[in-house]
Amino acid sequence: MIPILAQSPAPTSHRQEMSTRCSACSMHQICLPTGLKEADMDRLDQIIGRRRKVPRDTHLYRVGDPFTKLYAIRLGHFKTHQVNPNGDQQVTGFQMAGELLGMDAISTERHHCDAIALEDSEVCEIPFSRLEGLFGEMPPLLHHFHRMMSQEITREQSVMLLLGNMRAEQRFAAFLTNLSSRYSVRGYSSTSFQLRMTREEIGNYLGLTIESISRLLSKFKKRGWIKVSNRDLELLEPGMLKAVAAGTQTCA
Amino acid sequence: MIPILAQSPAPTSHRQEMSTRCSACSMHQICLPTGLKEADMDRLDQIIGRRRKVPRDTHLYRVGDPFTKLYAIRLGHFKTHQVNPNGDQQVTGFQMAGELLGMDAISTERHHCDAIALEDSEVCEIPFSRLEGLFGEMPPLLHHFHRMMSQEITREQSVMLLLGNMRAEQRFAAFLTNLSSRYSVRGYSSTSFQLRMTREEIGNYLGLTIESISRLLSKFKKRGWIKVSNRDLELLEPGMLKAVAAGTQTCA
DNA sequence: CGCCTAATTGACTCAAGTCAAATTCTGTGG
DNA sequence: CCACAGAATTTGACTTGAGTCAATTAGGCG
Repeated sequence: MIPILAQSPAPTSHRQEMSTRCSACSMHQICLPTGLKEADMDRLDQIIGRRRKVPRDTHLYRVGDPFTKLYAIRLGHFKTHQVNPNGDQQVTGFQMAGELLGMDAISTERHHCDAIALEDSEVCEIPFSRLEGLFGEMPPLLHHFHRMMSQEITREQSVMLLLGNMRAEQRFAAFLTNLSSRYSVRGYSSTSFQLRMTREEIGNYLGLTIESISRLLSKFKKRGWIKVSNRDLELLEPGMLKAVAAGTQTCA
Repeated sequence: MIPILAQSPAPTSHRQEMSTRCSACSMHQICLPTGLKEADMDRLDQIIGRRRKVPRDTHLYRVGDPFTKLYAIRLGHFKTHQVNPNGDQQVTGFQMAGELLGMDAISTERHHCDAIALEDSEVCEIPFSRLEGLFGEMPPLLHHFHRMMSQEITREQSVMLLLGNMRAEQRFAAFLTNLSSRYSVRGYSSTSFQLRMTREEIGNYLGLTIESISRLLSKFKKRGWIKVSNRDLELLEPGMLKAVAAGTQTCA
């Protein structure tokens, strides 16, 4: 299953095919530190176990699964959700290409949430102990990893702000604005994209019901701020949405 | 300001006084990895800049401050809160001795929240770049650090679950239960402790108003589950509180 | 003792939830 | 290509849990 997992480095000529090398990945600017040396890139390629396809609606991992690997999303979208003892669940995030999954499992060596592909996706499996092994010799890689964990902490804090303080309309505007900027960073349109998740998943993430999401979509549409057709979304007034998210504008 | 910051290791006889060494700190079991060698402990002591006292109601850092250090709480309690552009704030956590503050600032090298002492407190300042320098040579320390960051991610995810899914009564029960278990880990009573924060801060953290917190306290008191007198709290029925938090029990 | 802030309690309101029904999509098989 | 079943979404009518506003009460401290 695992291709070239050289304990001793494989000769250059035998290394993995172009399409699966970090240096050839369109996401390496987000996923990896800038200015990593060619040789270091190769060493990284060597510890990456394999590229795994994850079909739509399939689990990448589940609560309680033992943790051994992190996953870098090469392609596609995921959601993560927590399940409480009582059985009800909370979507804790939507992840897209270039983002890292599984960091919450490091502390207990068990996954704390389920990760599910929202569409046919592909991830790189990164055995964590081997990655930690590299850190000692590649400080920029370590620093980048810390930045990614830190970023996840920051992201979650802003969700806490959203869930704890904002009204429905603000939450949803913040959600759209957030997606917009993430697509923009990835070189996609910031004003026109597809929602990869159902209304129900959005609602769950934002602490609202599916009906509320539906009503908000209608309201924003009526105001002329967005154009919606099923999962296709166009932001006609991104500035307004930002203002609503910031709380400096309402839509009454 | 900075005491012994030996570039070359200081001779053993000159090292910091006992009371400020990691090995002598009552929190080192929580703060540091278990089984760190004596020599490694010494090297750690040498990079710790100083122990700083933080008087009650005083900022340890503010949003936007440049990030250079992490802070390990030696003594006391803190709260962190986010402030959104509009000015309203969300308490994102209450931290106690042995916990680490500032990890959210690594990604941008600026703090993303305010950290404020809830009582007269004391922290160890840990220059982050020096800490990263040690990681290469002390893998267990690195691993422990990753566990602490990961734990913070997990903690925030459960707050998301709380804010997104739970009713007021569940949230508050979960909050009390959480404090209880954290005191327990630190060797304090799990059923009798002081609330170091105001009702208002609790409410803000839980996405509720001060009035709701007050009503919940009264309700739990009437049920005979707790005893309250100002900030002093006693959990008479921790099992009930856990059940309410889990959603398997209501208090109607 | 008296001032100021924190907390409690009650009465009323409202934003978002619940329930229900209608409509639109999606995918599958004939 | 069309019909149809099941799922997802939208919309409306009504309910409710928690918020708001206001008035007390209790504590902390100079």
